[in-house]
Amino acid sequence: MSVFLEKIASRGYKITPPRRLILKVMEEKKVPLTAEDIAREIKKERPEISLATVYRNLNLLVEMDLVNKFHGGGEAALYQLSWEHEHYMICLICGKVINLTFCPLKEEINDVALQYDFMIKSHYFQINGYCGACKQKSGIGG
Amino acid sequence: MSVFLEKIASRGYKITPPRRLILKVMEEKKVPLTAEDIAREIKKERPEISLATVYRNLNLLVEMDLVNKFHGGGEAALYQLSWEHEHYMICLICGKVINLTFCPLKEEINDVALQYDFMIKSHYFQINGYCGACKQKSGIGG
DNA sequence: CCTCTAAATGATAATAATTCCTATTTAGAT
DNA sequence: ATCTAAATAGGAATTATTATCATTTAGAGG
Ligand SMILES: [Mn+2]
Ligand SMILES: [Mn+2]
Ligand SMILES: [Zn+2]
Ligand SMILES: [Zn+2]
Repeated sequence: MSVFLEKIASRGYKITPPRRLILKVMEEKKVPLTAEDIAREIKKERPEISLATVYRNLNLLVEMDLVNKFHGGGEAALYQLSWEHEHYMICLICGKVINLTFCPLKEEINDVALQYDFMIKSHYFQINGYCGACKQKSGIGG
Repeated sequence: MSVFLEKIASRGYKITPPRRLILKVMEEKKVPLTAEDIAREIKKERPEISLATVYRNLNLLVEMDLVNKFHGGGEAALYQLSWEHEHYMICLICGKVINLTFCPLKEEINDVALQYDFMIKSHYFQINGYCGACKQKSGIGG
């Protein structure tokens, strides 16, 4: 059983077909997906699963910190498994996501935290811009 | 005339009462605001200005890179003037904000952007944690 | 295995955020 | 002062997300 399903079970939540499928889809596609993306994919196997169930479960997964929720170019939120501490660059036009292989937060921040007696619990970083393809299409100077 | 209005004019856009007021509100309140926040404030002086106009102009300002758009905890997008390129640490309990005197984004990011032919347009950064006072009150290990 | 029940779901209504539409107004160029 | 493209007001439409509620079901306990 996947580590995600185990965590769900260990917290007393039930392992249901929608939950299995949502996690399967997110594991297979590695990129951030909207709730609709996930619902569309799931419906290929189980058309009766409703979008509301996808939203409900994504919210649960976010609350359990198993999934990260953030916004790219579009209006709909993006969801991605939080295997690890990750950061992205996001194209404001096509929504393409480039995962960073390192944390772009300067270590210097720890000095400031110490100085103010501030305990850093989490950080969120979002880098917006234009991917190569969209730059060309829209004639933005590169 | 404010630097924002000048930029608007220099690009051939007209300087209108809604545009003046939107910028005035954003300059006065320094914190990120939703479109509704801005509309509500503006309506105190000019009740006839419509929410749609606020959205239209915020989109224009974002496109012109004069305003940053991002999402916080809630559903609605947040908007903030981008002239003061600033970052904060925010206490999750009392909301205290500590301004950083430097940008905590590693310069290394530029190498990655170059590598992927990605043009960085803006970045949003939030550091959450507990301030000294709240740490003590709630007995969180420091 | 059965039974039972709280948890979860599906279908759909409701809400909230944002964009679209169109008749009317207006900023600013001439 | 005149003119016109740009901008606006007001409201409808569209999306994203959440709420409601009748029905189903996962999994605990016998
Ligand atoms: Mn990081
Ligand atoms: Mn910065
Ligand atoms: Zn792109
Ligand atoms: Zn605090």
